[in-house]
Parts: sequence; structure tokens; C-alpha cells
Amino acid sequence: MAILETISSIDTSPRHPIRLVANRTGLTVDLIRAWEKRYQVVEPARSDTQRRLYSDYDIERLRLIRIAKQAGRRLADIATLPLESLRDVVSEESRYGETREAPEVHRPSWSTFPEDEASAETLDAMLYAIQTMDQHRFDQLLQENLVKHSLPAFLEKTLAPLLSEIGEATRSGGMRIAHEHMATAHLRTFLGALRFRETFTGTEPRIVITTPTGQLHELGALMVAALVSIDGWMPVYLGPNTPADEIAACVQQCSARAVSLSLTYPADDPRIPTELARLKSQLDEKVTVFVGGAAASVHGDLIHRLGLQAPTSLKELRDHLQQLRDLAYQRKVS
Amino acid sequence: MAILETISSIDTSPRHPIRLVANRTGLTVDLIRAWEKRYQVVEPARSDTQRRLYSDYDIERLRLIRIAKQAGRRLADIATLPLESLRDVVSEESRYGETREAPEVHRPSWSTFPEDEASAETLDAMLYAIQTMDQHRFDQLLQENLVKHSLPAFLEKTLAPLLSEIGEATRSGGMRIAHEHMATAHLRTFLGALRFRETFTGTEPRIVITTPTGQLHELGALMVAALVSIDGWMPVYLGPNTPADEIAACVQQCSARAVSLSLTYPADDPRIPTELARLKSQLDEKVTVFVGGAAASVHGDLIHRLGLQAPTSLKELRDHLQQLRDLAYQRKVS
DNA sequence: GCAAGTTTGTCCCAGTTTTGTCCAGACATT
DNA sequence: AATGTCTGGACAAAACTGGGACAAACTTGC
Repeated sequence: MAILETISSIDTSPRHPIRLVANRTGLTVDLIRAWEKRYQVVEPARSDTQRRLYSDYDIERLRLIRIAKQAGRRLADIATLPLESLRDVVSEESRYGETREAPEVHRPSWSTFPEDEASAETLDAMLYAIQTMDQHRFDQLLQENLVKHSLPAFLEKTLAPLLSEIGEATRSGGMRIAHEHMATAHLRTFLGALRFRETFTGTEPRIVITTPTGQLHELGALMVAALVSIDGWMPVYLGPNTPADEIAACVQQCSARAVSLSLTYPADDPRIPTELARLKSQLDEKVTVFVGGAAASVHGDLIHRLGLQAPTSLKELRDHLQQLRDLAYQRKVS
Repeated sequence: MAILETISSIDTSPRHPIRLVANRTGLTVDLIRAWEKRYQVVEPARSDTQRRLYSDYDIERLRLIRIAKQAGRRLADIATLPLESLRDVVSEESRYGETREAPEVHRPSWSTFPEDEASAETLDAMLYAIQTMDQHRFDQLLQENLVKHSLPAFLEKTLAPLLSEIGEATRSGGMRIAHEHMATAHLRTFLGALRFRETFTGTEPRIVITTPTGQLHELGALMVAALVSIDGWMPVYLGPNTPADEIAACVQQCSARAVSLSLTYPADDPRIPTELARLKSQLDEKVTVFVGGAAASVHGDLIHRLGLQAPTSLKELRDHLQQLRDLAYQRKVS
């Protein structure tokens, strides 16, 4: 048990009250306790007055178990599985009935890798797979890496570096455009599918995710969509290149609580300021707008003036969103 | 023929409850039991409390049997066939079978008879999901529909009509750009993931799939990629908007046997003729180039002159590829 | 073309297992 | 004081099982 905790990079410190867990997982308080009583699905720590205290790790497990149940699994079969195996079970489902590739899931070898070394190593392996046009190997590497890390860690420690390496190599001529295309197309698929490992209860607050007119690169936006969906938000993903008016209309129709825009290239497109201003003017005050991506810093001034948010990392975005959501929770409670 | 296909083996360990099997195959729980009772279609293991436990092998068989049934087979004829024979039956069906009309078996609730009505119904449901920005419902409908049909049927009978309806509605103003964006983004993900339902042995001939410079719509290309992969080809998918030189380089590096290009919009882009000619001039004679998509007919003349192939339907493309592959196989044997 | 027989999806039953919800009384938190 | 959490248990709904019934659609024989 303790071994598992050191592998997974998810926070295992117990701090969340049961109500919050219920809220975030979409389960009822009663049900969480019943599962604990019957199958020891989770065994949360206790406060000095016997209140249950759950960790992020626990929440993640409960969330996965809920998904697996919905797919038709029986509780007894999955209740005590460790997080990694649960991820396997769920991802097997999300790919619907296809045949698996690597039966040897429990390979002790990877538990010995120190995090960073493994990253550099897999990064090279991925780049090699791209250079040799080995799409299948590339996919395999991505899958493996995702299973090893939590999603946020995967995005930040593997995907972000990979993207910048690809960009670099393409610019410098070390990689053909064809290779870059192949990698991008594949990542587009991979990231898109990530979002659907989660299921939604319908009660999650919504966030509209897209890129403004002229911005054709959507990988950043997709990363946000995937990330956000494991934190109890429901992303409404519009793809790239959406006019401000359309974004606003979408926010309205979905009663979304937030918008996330991703800016990468071209950084100095003259339409950006116009579109941002236009969007802001059409939105309710209560809707938070996040602007991220490599090119966001170029427009820092404008973003500040319009009262938009400009998180500098995925983690910052995540924290801000948590706050936004838990705020709603507080309001509902009191 | 059959020898090559038996390479990939499916897990036969019993672990799935009946509900999950029902979810994945699209059959009712009742029906699965009835089939077992009458023909021993599958004989699942049992848990210690008599619950049925199915293996991946069982699930795959049930899926194939369902498809075969839908094509008009009688249960008694196929109930006890081993997996490989079932695959043969089904693949034969999906290639030639759609034209038959007599077999009108029964009409279970999940059957799509009468063909057109039911199709129109799901199509409406999908359009409604899009209009209400209900991404999840949309995904659900797509999944359901895919389970019900074989992949080729799904692409031709559901996806193609859906795409043209969306295009129509957007042009006429009945649908917002935001809705179209949402639907397109989602379909991009959905189609991309389809390709990975198949497993590859690495011995399949390769086909490079993309769209030429200026053509930004990739859904058609993705459909081809998905389709081709169930017919024993390995797609090398490059995404949209790839310059001719890069396509040629990719073909070379992968020693691909064929190229598939998709043309949709803009139909009269002046770069198209140049790019096609340029591509053709750089390729080996033995590489077959297919040009498809709504805008392909505009360039019929040129395509013919360059000696490219212009299949008018997915089925035609499929037949041609099949021929190509068998030809190569013959050569290898003799 | 019609009647008799078959095939097949669905439904109902009664008995068991699994699972979600609810309650009561004690204690904690705000 | 009002609200939320805790434990332990009770209860009911849902799901699964074997068996059988039934009607609709299909096939066969005449």
C-alpha cells in the first residue's frame, strides 16, 4: 500500500471532508460510507474527532470506481484495486471493446525509475518514434506514460516538453514537416480522447474552451479540456478558431461559469485584441475568462485592462478553477 | 488468408459481468441469456454466487454474431462458430452485403429496420444534441450507433448524412457556427479514436492519408483512416494541409504502397492542381494515389490525366484497396 | 395464397444477491 | 440552536438467475 503511494504523484495527504468528496465525485455521502463499510473501497484517515479525511488520491479512486461501475462493473470486483489498475480498467472501457496490447500491466521495473530520468528517457523514445513515423509506438509510449503519472503530471512533465521539442526540431530543420504533422495529428486524437475518461453527473459547472479567431492551434486548448474535466468541471470544447460572438453565445446557452482561451500562433495577430474586447463586453460579469498559451504574455497589458485572468501555468489555472468551484460549493452549503 | 489473421489472440479469462457485456455489445441482458439457453452461443464461467462471468473472447463473439444477425443470418447457423469463422462471415457481409434486401429477419428494438426511418430518427437525435450543446449526449449517440452497425455502415449511413446535414444547417443559418464547431471538434476526436480499435501486426501494407495544402477539413481523411485499418492496411495519418513534398517524403520513408487525399473545401483552390502534379511526379510508379472527397469531382479531368484514382464512394475505395493488397500478397507468395 | 410450424425478441415469475438509501441517537462544528 | 458527521442497522430498490410463456415475424408445406 505504502509503495503505491510513493509511485503515484497524487497528493495523499488527508484533508478533504466527506461532503466535498461527495460533491466532487458525484456520489452521495451515504454511499461513500456504505462502500467503505462493505468493501473498504477507501479507508480515509480520521481527524481527532473521528471525522473522515480524504486525500486527492482517495477522490481519484472514487471517481474512477464510479466510472467503472457505470460501465457495468460490480463493486466487489474493483473495490480494492489500486489506482493504477483502476485506470487500466476504466481506459479499457473508454476504448470500447478493442483488444489490449500489453497484458503485463504490473511490471515492477518502472517503479524504480526516478521521475525525471524516466521523463528524459521517454521523451527521447517518443521523438524517435516520431522521426521513424512509428505512430503505433508513439501511441504506446503516450499511453504508458499517462498510466504512470497522473494526468496533470503527464501534461506538464511529458507533453509540454515534448511539444516544445517538436517545435524546436521543426524550426531548426531537424524534423520534417511531415513528422510534425503526424505527431500533431496523433496528439490531437490522443488528447481529445482523454476528456472522455471521465463521466459527468450533469451538476458540474461548465467551462467553454476554445481559441479565438485566427488561432488555429488547438492542442493547448485540448490540454485544458482534459485537465479541467478531472477537476469536476464539464468542458464545452469548441475546437480552434471561434469568433468572439460565437463564444459568447455558447457561454450563454450553456450557462457556463468560465471561458478558457488558448493563444499560441500567430502571437501578434491584430484580431486578438479586438476579439478579446468584444468577447468580454458580451459576457456577464460573473463569467471568468482565462487566457493562456505561449502567446498570452504578449497581450498581458490588454488582458489586465479587460479584467481577464492570465494563469502562467496549468497548475495556476487549476488552482483558480478549484477556487471558483469550491466557492460555488460554499455558497450552496451556507 | 485465415492463417495470417489468427496472430492476435484474445484474452479468454472470465471477468466481465453480464451488464458490461450488454453495454459493450448493445444486446439486452435478456437476449444474451436467451441465446445461451437456446444455442449455447456463449457458455460463460460462473462466480461463486452463480453470476455469469464473460471473457473478452465471448464479448467479441457476441458482437460479431449481432452484426451477422443484423445482416440477415439465422442464429442457429452461426451460434457455435468459432471467432475466426465469424469474422469471415461478418467481413464478407460488410463488403458485399448491404445491397441485399430480402433477409428482413425480425424486428428487434435495436434493429435499424425499416432502414431509413430509424436512421432519420437517430440523425435527428444527434442534431438535437448538437443544437443543445449536449456534447455528452452526442457522444453517447455516436457510440450507440457505432455498436449497432459495422464500421463501414456507420460511416456511410450515419456519419456522412450527419455531416451534410450539419453543413446544410450551418449554411442556411439554422445552426450557429458555435454548434458546428462543437460538433466538428467532437467528431474529430471520435473518428481519430476509431483507428485504434484495431490492432496491427506490423506486416500490413501502409497507406499515407492526409489532405493537400490549403485543405483544412480533415474529417474525410479520418474516415478513410478508420475504414482502411479494418481491412488490413496500416494508415499513416498526417492530419490536414500537408505540402506535396512532405507527403512524398513520408511515402518514401514508410515505404507506403498508397496515398489517400481528401478534397472538400475550397474546391477550386488553385494550389490543388499544382500540388497533385508535384506529388505524382515525386512518387514511385507503384504507389497508387486515391483522391476523394466532395471536391474531387471538380478536378476529375486532372486526376485522370495524372493517372490517379478517384473512387466515388468509400466502398469503391475499399474494393480497390482490397485488390491492391491481395495483389501484393500474391506476389509475395509466388 | 393460406395454414401450420419455427425462430426469436421480450416479458413475467419467484427466489437470491447486490446495492443504494434511510433512520436513530450520539457527538462535532459553526 | 441549527446543521453536519459518526456508527450500526434496517429496508427497499435494482440486478441476476432459472424457468417458462407469448406474440410477432419468418419458413415450410400444401
